[in-house]
Amino acid sequence: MSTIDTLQKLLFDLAGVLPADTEPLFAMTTPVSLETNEAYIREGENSRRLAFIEKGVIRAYTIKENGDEATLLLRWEGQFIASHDTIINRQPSRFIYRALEPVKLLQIDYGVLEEILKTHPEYEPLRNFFLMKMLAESLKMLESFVTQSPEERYRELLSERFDLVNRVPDKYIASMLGITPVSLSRIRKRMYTKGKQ
Amino acid sequence: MSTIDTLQKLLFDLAGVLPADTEPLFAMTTPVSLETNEAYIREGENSRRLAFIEKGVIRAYTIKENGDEATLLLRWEGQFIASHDTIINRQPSRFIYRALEPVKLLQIDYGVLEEILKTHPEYEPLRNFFLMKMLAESLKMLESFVTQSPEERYRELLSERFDLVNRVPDKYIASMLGITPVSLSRIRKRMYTKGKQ
DNA sequence: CCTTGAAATTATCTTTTGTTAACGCCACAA
DNA sequence: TTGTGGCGTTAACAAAAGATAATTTCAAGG
Repeated sequence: MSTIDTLQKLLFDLAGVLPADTEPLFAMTTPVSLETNEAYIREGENSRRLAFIEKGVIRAYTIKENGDEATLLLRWEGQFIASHDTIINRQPSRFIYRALEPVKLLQIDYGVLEEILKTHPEYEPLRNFFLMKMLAESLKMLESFVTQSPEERYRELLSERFDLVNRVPDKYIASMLGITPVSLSRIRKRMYTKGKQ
Repeated sequence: MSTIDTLQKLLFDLAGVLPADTEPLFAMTTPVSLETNEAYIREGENSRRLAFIEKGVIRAYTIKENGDEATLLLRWEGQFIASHDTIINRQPSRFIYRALEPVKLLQIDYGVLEEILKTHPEYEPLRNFFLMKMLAESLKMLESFVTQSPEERYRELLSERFDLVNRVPDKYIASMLGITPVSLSRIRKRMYTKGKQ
């Protein structure tokens, strides 16, 4: 199933919009391909990009004051990715979005989407869907930080997203868990030697 | 300015809706008062409550497997509070929402709001506003967990929300920072003795 | 005024993480 | 084949956090 098919089905399920009636929306979307390690959005950029990931993994990260990188989140196929600083706060992006693998996206500018929604309110449920999905995911990650230890967060990530953990270098996983790569390595050792898996 | 005035102004600023045209919306809202320590939403509850806080502080927390509480977030006047498990995921709330002070809310059921939005799409920007605001806040907290140490998160909380820190018992602040009350006490001591404030 | 209980601090000890550096592994290119 | 550089692991030590318990503080109720 193509990306547009997927999104058309989503729009039909959410709002009963027939695929034939989605032309005004998809006419304004652009397919984008990224090579491994290519930046999708750079720090300081003002583009208000919203995209649906067809294939590949994207990492959103920021550069800390001391120069180290901190990974905020990873997104992969079937998910939306959005430059939240520019879309929500209308400020230059403090984050960098970079492909960890070859990536295929279907992209729309958020400003353009807003214009379309003015004349086509029947697409509105799609916006709410992606906002709610991102909110749910953010709150889930936040919950894991206040309820779980780094080791528990890693175990959960392994059980829920084993495929992802195996596709992404450990140092980015560690950073997303809020710890250093050294510490993640120790956690792995504890898990696999003490057999408490 | 009353709560309804505040929200009417917000709706006008966001969408140009005149206060006189907001009656269908506010007719479905209910003022709610909570005493100190009163639960607004209990664990397992299915009500899809969305509220604007006029006065007071509400704490959202969950009970961990070991019986300890973990505070996910605090909300105070001028913010929205929502039972996110029930609204987004349509599952019984895993969180408890409890007043830390006497609280005044203006409440609407999310299902009712959705019905109103079907016939009054002009209110739609209000829903987007609260979703985006909650998303921005969640991402900001998430960012602090991957970029900052507990001490740095506490310092930032002090500088940005000093009033809040002084209104809320330390143990809840600690839990929201992802650490124990003992550890927060040590952080405070480090800060005020080593003078590195 | 005294009692009570919850919250915060302090102390002690254990565990985990951070920091820095060294080492081995491996893909990739010269 | 031989570097080369990035990544993960390991080591050694310092710093911070967790667990538990004792102590202090303080506000509320009797």
